[in-house]
Amino acid sequence: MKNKRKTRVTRRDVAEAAGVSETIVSYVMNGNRYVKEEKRQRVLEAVERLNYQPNHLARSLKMQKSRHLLFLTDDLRSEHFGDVMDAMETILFSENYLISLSRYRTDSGYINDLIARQFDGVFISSSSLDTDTLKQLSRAGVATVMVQRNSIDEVPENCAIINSGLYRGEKLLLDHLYASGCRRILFANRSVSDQNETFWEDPRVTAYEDFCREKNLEKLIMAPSPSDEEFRSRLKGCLSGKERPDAISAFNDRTAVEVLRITKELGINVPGDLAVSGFDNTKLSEYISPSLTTISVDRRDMAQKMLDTMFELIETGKAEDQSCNIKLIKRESTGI
Amino acid sequence: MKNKRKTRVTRRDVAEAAGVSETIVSYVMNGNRYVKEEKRQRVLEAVERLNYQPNHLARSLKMQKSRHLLFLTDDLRSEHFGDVMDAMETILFSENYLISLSRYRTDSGYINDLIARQFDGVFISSSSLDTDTLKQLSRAGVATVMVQRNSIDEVPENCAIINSGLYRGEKLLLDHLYASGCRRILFANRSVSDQNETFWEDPRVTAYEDFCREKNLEKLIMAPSPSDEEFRSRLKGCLSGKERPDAISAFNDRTAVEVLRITKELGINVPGDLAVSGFDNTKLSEYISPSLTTISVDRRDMAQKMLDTMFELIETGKAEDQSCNIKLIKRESTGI
DNA sequence: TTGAAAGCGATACCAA
DNA sequence: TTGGTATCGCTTTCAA
Repeated sequence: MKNKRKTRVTRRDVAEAAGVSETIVSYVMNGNRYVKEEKRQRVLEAVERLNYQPNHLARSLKMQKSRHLLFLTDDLRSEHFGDVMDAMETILFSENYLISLSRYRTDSGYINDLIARQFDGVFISSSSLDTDTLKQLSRAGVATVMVQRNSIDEVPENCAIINSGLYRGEKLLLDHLYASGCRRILFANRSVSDQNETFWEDPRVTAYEDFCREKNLEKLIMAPSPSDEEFRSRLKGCLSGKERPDAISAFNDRTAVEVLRITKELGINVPGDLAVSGFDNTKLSEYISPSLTTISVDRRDMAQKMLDTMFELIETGKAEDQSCNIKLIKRESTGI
Repeated sequence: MKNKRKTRVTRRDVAEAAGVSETIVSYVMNGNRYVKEEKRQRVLEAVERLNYQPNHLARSLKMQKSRHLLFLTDDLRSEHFGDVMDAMETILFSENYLISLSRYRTDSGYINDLIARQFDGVFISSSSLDTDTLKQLSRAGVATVMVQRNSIDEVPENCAIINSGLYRGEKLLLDHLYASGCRRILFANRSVSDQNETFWEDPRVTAYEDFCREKNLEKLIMAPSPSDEEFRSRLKGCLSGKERPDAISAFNDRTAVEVLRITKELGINVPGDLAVSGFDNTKLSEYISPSLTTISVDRRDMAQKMLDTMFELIETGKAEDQSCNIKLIKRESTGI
């Protein structure tokens, strides 16, 4: 009873209908061989009438090329991801590529499943990416473009990096805070549910540490909290203490917004008593009051670079690493 | 030089390495035939050593089943889409399915390209979905689950609908506004860039019209604006007029936020002089001031229903239509 | 110009 | 229990 796929029209059907050989149909479809005009017309007519579409699976199998990419990320729900995906999709569509997405999982069985799917390339934007995964993909001949890591020990064959500017961005923020007179700057890490992640390698933290060293400031780092509650209570602790910070550089906008909430509860004036900065330039950062100073990554630019790099990798097996355009967005939360 | 795919390990390699026939390898991999324990071990060992993964493309071609779904939507960037995708991905992962995404395009050539990719099923969440597309997919035997439309003239074979509750949601909002004493309620449609869309079929508008008829209220509908600027100027017109509305039910949160901005500019007090409601329960609606009364759709629930329906469609070719859970979220913008 | 035939990498029937 | 073989639908070489 399952007639689901019985309706599928194949090249054979077209050949029959047009009274030509199957090969001719392929030639006409691909336009790579000269076919006598009359036959070509018969084929085209049959294609139209039967609504024939060459089976992409069969073609991919034969060609060893699927025109299918995969985007792996920690957070499918972020504005950032959505914007990048959106920009990529537009380009990919015009290039006849398809893109799938999945949450990144550190599990070698999972990576093998992915390899089995025969993607031409994989994007990975994750803070918990490990070298083994990269090697695994490289060994399987899958082009891999990584985003968001500043550097990696050894970049395998068939692999390239897009530097998303986390390090540079954090530096811009800190410079700005410093220039505004802040000297006790707290770096507030986020609250997290997923304990897989290797936070301390985050370039933002590195940038913060480097900055403190340079300017000879005291390092005030709030470690990642296991829960929102924990985060709130820790932060309240920091802000109620004697020597409280005069600025908080938050891990991202989401975290910064939490900070703002708590300052409101505690009656601390922002930016009067405390400057606050975020990271990501989410919509929220613009609409919240006080509006949030933050770093914006040019997401279209990033998407473009990710794809350029990917295509180059697929073509040639090699590609230069790239860096994304970022911008400091000054708003109310750090004093005009 | 392109050794990209030379590294690919096939069943043949495993068979050779294990000293068995290719068929045996398949039997071991699929566990669907008894194989002498000793051979099985040899095969497993070879699989491990060579890091063999059955080629999913070949398998799909043979099985006429790709375990690959597609999500088509108007807006890849919305919070709603991200959340639904996220929830779906978790379930799909455990079922060994893959999902791709693409912006919905009304172009029969595009749909044909999609059909060529041999998806087992397609989700469509678009306000501009037309019956022809549906027929096309149905004819090709692709299971199709539609979201967001209240109803459609004729639902083809192999197709089901998830009612996202737009109509019910708008009614809840209007009831709430009415109960708060509002009698001149303006429905403010959004500003749009994509002129493809068939706005007037939006269930929110229908709900609004029905409501006005029921309560015998004057219909005040602001048509979709071609640009943000146009939207702002039209709205200012409405709010500066003599008989200005006492409530605005906006198309969605994004639109409502624009409304709030303009009220601020004009010095109109919300909710004192004017009640405002949104739709979607975005993060913004919670954090903005005044916080926004809105409708929340349970996105996990929606994802679950979409998948249940899809799987049933794929299995049996039929599935019941379903409705999503929605909730009225009362916040400051409509008075406490 | 054309078409038969050899794959691409799997599944599963049918004999042995 | 096993393995040869036909098949899934397509691309492309090679000979006619």
